[in-house]
Amino acid sequence: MRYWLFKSEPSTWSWDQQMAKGEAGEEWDGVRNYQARNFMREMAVGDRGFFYHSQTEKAVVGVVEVSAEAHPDSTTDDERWECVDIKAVMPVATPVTLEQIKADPRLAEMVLVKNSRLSVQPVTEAEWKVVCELGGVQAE
DNA sequence: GCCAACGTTGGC
DNA sequence: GCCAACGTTGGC
Repeated sequence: MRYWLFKSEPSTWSWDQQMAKGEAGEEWDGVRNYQARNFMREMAVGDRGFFYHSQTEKAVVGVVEVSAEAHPDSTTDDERWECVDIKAVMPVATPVTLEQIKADPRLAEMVLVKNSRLSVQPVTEAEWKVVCELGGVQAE
């Protein structure tokens, strides 16, 4: 299994909205960046990801699971853009802030720190465990 | 609200 | 194929 991070502005699509979708999940649409799209093409059903709120909150607030592999993005006719579906798994008990992530030497290499603008990012297993630990998440 | 970083576009 | 110009994102 691989790990990822999905970034969203809460004013556009928030963790609360994602949770409200429940098991049905939701398309992670609107991505118009090749790097982010390529990562989504690599995802497999069952992969786990963090849900990160940018802008106002700047924190990892939830854990999601990929529920459908990459498929055409329904919000555009441009066939270049694809997206996966994700569903909420559980909230992060204590949201892990960008500040905490930057302060932890074990997370210094996270893409979130290195390239904050990328909206879909890979997370290593080691990083996954550290963030789960900081957030009080049972990392299965 | 500003600005730096980055990605994309289009002219040559 | 290069590079300048432009638009967007996100942290501060």
